[in-house]
Amino acid sequence: MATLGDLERAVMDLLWEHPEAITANALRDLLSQRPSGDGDGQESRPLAVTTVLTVLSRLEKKGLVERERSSRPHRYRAVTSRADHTAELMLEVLGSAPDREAVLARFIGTVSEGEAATLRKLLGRD
Amino acid sequence: MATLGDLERAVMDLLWEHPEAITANALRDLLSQRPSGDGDGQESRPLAVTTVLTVLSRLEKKGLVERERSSRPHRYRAVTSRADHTAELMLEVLGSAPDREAVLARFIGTVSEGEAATLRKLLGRD
DNA sequence: TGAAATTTCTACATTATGTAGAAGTCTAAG
DNA sequence: CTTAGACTTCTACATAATGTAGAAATTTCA
Repeated sequence: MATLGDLERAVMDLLWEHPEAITANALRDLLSQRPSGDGDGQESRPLAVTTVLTVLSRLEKKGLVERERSSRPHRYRAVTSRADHTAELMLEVLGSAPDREAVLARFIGTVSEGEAATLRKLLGRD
Repeated sequence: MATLGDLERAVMDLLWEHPEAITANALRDLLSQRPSGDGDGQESRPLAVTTVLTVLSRLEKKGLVERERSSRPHRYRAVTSRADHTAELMLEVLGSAPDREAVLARFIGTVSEGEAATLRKLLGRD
């Protein structure tokens, strides 16, 4: 239930950047600006608004997006912050492992020194 | 590139449990035993060996499985340990976040006290 | 040398996602 | 109140991933 498609991802990224709920049209405009990921300079296609709406509906069904049906052009916002979402995903991945500690060991071995420091601080010394 | 299907997952779980490389037939037998996840007591269908072979080929293409072509009934083994694989997945998820530290904070807030202790040990006190 | 075992090819069903036109609904101007 | 234009919902199709396995090709061993 975790993975998002490219477009879904792009939409979520925009919603995460936006504190305010925004309309599908606004999203479409923002999407048409940002480079489509791959290095190709292709300025690419402006998506149809219905496309954005479809994606938003799917994200809503997945519980990642919430919409204000009150205001007329509906406005959408992310339900959780990106950090929360990412952390949840990580936990989901970790959760299915019977050997959590071993996983954490490998994991820790890879984070940068600065992040390690952050982690130490977060864990406290108790 | 991360997510595995249910059957692929089941096969990987078996390979991870097995230190030795094993044959597709052996895998099929092991698969037919274990309960198919959902609570339904349905003893279910023994998979065709070709099905297992297909899945193994796909996993090989994904770089998760390696096969010994030398021995006649080919034998398969997982390329990495489950812990390594899981840790990689976690890093993959984390990597795409521009706000890694925030994610780590959320993440740390969720692990058990025992695990937190393990993490402290792993991080050292430097 | 063949029959049995094994592997590779090919194929089909289902689901997720990208994409958007068609059709229905609502709002605001007149 | 009426209706054109904006907005939303339905419906639909293409592509890719995955589950599933028969058919065909290949290998082995009796």
